[in-house]
Amino acid sequence: MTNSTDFTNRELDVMSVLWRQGSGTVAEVREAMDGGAGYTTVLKLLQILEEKGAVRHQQEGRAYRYFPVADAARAGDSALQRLLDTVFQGSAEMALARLVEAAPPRPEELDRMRALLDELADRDPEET
Amino acid sequence: MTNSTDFTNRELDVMSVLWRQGSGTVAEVREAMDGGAGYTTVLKLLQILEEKGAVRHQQEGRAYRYFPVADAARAGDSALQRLLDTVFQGSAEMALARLVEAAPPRPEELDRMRALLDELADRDPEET
DNA sequence: TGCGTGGTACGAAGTCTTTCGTATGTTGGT
DNA sequence: ACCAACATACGAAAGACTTCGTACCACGCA
Repeated sequence: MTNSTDFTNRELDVMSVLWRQGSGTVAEVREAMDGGAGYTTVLKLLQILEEKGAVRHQQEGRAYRYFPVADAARAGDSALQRLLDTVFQGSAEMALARLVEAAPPRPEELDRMRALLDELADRDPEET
Repeated sequence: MTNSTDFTNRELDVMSVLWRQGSGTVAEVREAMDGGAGYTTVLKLLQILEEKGAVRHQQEGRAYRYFPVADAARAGDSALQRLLDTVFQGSAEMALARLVEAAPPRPEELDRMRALLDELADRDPEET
């Protein structure tokens, strides 16, 4: 696997900040992580992620600003796939059931989700 | 955390077999895992899981038969929650979009998924 | 020039996961 | 009674993840 979509828990915490905020210096990322980690710890994580090709950096003043290279959607796919395989036994339905329970969507979001499935239903049968 | 819904990767592989098959002896579990792991390795994993309270065993002939105690749905929730928080930025919609792409549901399943959301939509507004 | 401040680099210690070697027990057959 | 076959128990080695101490560097300023 030369794929960069496989993160450890801590790496995921860091990536999450970068995805959410678009970029960050060590201090910024650390801040966003509740400061629960030491400065050099966060730096190290970023260096490891850079080695893996998941982020890149750019000089900014004396510090580095880090940018995500790996994209969230793709990283989500492999984690989701594994979850699906192991706990949901391959059933998207089961996964959806838990998903909406774990994070009940607001009405507008729910509408968009329904639209998404409707569209899929319209499109799918014709691909046979 | 006294919660039993937090598994390591390898533990998840084992639990996955038990969830899928209902129960298993060491040899059976090992079999279902492609035999990629040694016998004692699988045994150890099962012992660890038992210590965590995620499985229990019962004598069967000379061997033990292991049963899952932790349930898949609950285990899925915490993993899903974390995924949602980190990669999907809390958006169930985004998660669903990736989900149906990662594991395109068959038409009947898709229908059931739509029904599930419809029902949720019917119910939800009235809870205000 | 010397010092404080704010930053990165590197290596290694601590901890958790994963794997398996070896010891030991039990059963059935001869 | 003994042996082979098949189980579990235990402990520790190997590896991966996480954290951080310490060294080092550049800048601004008295």
